[in-house]
Order: sequence, then C-alpha cells, then structure tokens
Amino acid sequence: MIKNVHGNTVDHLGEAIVAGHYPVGSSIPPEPLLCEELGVSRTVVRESVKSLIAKGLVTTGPKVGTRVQPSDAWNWFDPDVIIWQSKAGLTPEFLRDLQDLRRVVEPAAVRLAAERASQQDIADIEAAYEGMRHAVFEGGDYVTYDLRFHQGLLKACRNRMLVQMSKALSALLRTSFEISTTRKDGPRSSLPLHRAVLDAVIAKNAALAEKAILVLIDGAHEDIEQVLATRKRLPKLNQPAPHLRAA
Amino acid sequence: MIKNVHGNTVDHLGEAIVAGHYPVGSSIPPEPLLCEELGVSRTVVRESVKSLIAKGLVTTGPKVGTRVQPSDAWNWFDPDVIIWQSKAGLTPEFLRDLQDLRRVVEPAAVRLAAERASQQDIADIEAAYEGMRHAVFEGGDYVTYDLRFHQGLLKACRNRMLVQMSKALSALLRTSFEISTTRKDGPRSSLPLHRAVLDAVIAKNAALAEKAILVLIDGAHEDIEQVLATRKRLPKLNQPAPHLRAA
DNA sequence: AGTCCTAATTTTGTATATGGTATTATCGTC
DNA sequence: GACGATAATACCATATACAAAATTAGGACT
Repeated sequence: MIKNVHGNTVDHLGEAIVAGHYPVGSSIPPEPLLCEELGVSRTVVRESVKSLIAKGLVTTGPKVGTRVQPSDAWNWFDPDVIIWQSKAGLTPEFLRDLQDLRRVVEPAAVRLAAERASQQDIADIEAAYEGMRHAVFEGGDYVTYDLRFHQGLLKACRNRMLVQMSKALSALLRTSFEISTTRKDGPRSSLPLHRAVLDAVIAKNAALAEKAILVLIDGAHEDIEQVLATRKRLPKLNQPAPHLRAA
Repeated sequence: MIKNVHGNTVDHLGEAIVAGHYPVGSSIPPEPLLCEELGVSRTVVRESVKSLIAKGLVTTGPKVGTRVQPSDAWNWFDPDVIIWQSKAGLTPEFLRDLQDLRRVVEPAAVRLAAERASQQDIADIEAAYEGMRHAVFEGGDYVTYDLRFHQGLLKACRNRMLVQMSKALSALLRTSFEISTTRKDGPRSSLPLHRAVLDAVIAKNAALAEKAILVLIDGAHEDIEQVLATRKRLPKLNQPAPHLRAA
C-alpha cells in the first residue's frame, strides 16, 4: 500500500482537508509543524501543498499561510478529490449532486454514443456486459464490470471532455455501486436494464437508449437510498470523521 | 503579468506540453536541463512538475524521466489545462468537443435551474443580462457579462459538480465567445435569446428554458464556424506552435 | 488619546548542496 | 545467444540558507 512519501503526504493532507478537519478559510498548520507531524521533510510538504493548490483545495501566500478554499472552489472532477470525498463519507448532499450529474450527463452521452459508437466501442461494452453477466451467475467482481460498462458508453461518445467526465464519474460510481450492489438482487435485476441500453445503442436508437439509461440511473439511486435508509445511523452526517490514521 | 516563479514555470511547462511541443509518451528534458533552460532552481522545477502530475499531464519515475501522458489522460476540467489548450489554439476537434459538452450540460442545467433557482440566483442572472444589454447599446465588456450569465445559470442548479463544470466551461467559453462576438451583430442578435432563457427560468418553465438555450448554443456555434471559416489560414492546425517565450 | 507610519516577526518562496534509491542498459560470463 | 550482475542515470528525499511578503505591534506625531 505504501507508494512514496510524496503520494502519501498528498493523500493524507487531501483527505484531512476534504473531510473538513481544518475549518474552511482558515490556515492549516504551518510547514514546519506539518513536517514533524507527518515525519517528512519540508520539501515533501511543499511539493504536496503545490499538488493541493493544483487541485484547488488550498491557496498559499507568505505569512498568510496555507488556507483551505471553500468546497465549491476545488476541482470536483479531479479523481483524487473525488476519492477523498468518498473516503470522508457519502453525505446526502453529495449523493444528490451525483444523481443530478448522472441524470445530466449519461442520458445525453448515451444519445451521442448511439450515433457515434464504433464497432470497437460496442465490442468493449459488450465485453463489459458479459463480465457483469458472468459475475451475476457464476461469481466475480460485478462492480468493476459495471464501471467498465458505463465508462465504455462515455468513451463511445468520442469526446475528450466526456471521457474525462467518465474518469471522474468512475471514482464516484465505484463507491455508490458498492453500496447499491449490497442489495442482494440488485445486480441481477439491473442486468436486463443494462442489456436494454446496449441494445438500443447497437440499434442506433438514441431516444430509446436515453430512456433506458434513465430507468437504470433512477433504479440505482433508489437502491442507494434504500440501503442508506436501512443502515441509517445518524439522520445528519456532516462530518462522519472516521479519522483513520494513515500511518 | 509576472506573478511568481512557480506559477510561471507551471504555466510555461503546461503550455508547452498541451501545445504538443513534447511528443506524447516521451520524456521532457531532465530536471537539470529544465533548470538552466528556464533559469530556475531544481526546487521550482520539481514543485512545478508535481503540479503537472496533479493535473494529470505527466507521470514521473526514476530513470524513466518525466513522461507526458496521452491527452485523454489529463484533467480536461482543470481550468489551467483548459486555458493552456485555448492558448495553444482552437482546433476543430476541440470546438466540436466543446459544442458537444455545451449541448449536454447546459440544457439539462437550465432545466434544473428553472426548478431550483432562488431569488438571489435570478437576481444575479438578471444583473448579468443587464450588463450584456448595457454593453451592446452603450459599450462595455460584453464577454464578461455573457460569461456571468451562463455561470449564473449553472450556479442556480445548486449542485457543486455543475458549479465546478461552470468554472471549466468559463475558461472554454471565454475563448469561444471572444471569437463569436467578433461578428458585428452577434451580441445584439443573441441578446433576445438570452432574455428568452432567463424569462423561461423565471417562469419555472423547464421545457421552454431548455428549448431556448439550445437555440442559443447552436447559434453561437454557427457564429464560431462562420468566423473561423472567414479567417481560415490552415485547413488543419494541429500545432500552431506560437512558442512564445515566457521570459 | 487616537491615528498613522515604520519596523520586527512570522511564514511561505526560492536556491543550492548532498546522499539515497529505483530503473534501465550494458557488459561479462556461462 | 541468453541470463545475470554491475554501473550509470534520473528522480526521490533531506537539510540549510536567504529572500520576500504580509501581518502585527510598537512608537511617534498630531
């Protein structure tokens, strides 16, 4: 799990900031303190902070310190930021935002995919579907293939920005999929829905594909809400603060 | 224009990479070379490279050097990356991707805005519209208010991810607006279209708002294509290579 | 006593030097 | 000719020194 000092430091600081351990607008401990706190050199701290700046999480200035930016200032499509957010905990607001985004992006993307998908794109999606089917009936990693399915759809748009969004969505969807698939019959029941989307894309029927994926998205959201409702601990979980120490 | 050594170095390297000055998959000059080439210390180079890693433009490794990643690996929603791409030149592919994205995001966003916009949101958009009107009839910076108008619409969705997208789109739209508004009657003719969108949002008529903004988007795209057609120099401009030296 | 200007302090910004480590390539041996 | 050890390369990490900038405090003047 250990990679290098820099990566670990960035992750540690990023998680802490996203989790809200440092109040927004205020300064995080100055560099020397972070050094001995994390047991790394100042160079590493500085390079890590530069990475955080690049992701929009903080700003720096002489004497003013390193201030954490308000949450709507940072790059929500950065995979790292999304992973940190997922680790910090899935707030209801976060899930609602994600659901909005899916409903905005995926239907439109599927329309484009239906128009533009190449043979190779369709083959990739088909392979992902096969993986899902295999996982349901004979065991395997369902989530990975589910992700690949949706990524394949986004890739089929042949649009760099939508592909980028698929990368960001992947990090988002992984966490939500892992929740929604805890429903015992979730994967099995969603399988035909995926099939419907794929068939519509193959048939180049944009309208039908859009309709099919909307069913899929809303179903997944419903699953998540049900799962969250059953495992509900706190009605309001703003800072779940798992505070796991990254030794 | 000069800010600090780090920012300039990041910009310089970022622009060079996005502009394609370094072949994809190959290595950029090793750190010592970059130091004397840019006239900065290794510390700055290393911190800058860390920023580029954070934006997904490069990967590093001992001995392998700093390799530029394929273009579909970097964070296209990072404002910096988008600005660099805009500086490097607007390729037809880039404009097509942008047009796709606008058609995907903005109509859906306007639907949400029509449902959720608060009084403050509407007031902000109204103010932006007023700025546009003023710019048209009495002179002023049209593009800035045009941007603010569209940003206001995205903000009205009350969704952090869509807000993030509005930031990215802003960088994109600024360049395209600056092109499309060179058409003498462009702003004047698009003014009523903006008004129609805003009115539909105020009336909470989601369907109408969506229809109105589609007209707006397609009109803008048409303007851009016409302008590009008249100022066409090269049919294929992959690497405009302005190669401006950031002294 | 209040206000403004100046200076000191704190914290980040920049530069340089040094040793370590991992990867790759080359050379030698089997 | 193929495999393994060695050497070179380039990033990884640390330590130190100095500069720049902004805040804060103190002092002087009104």
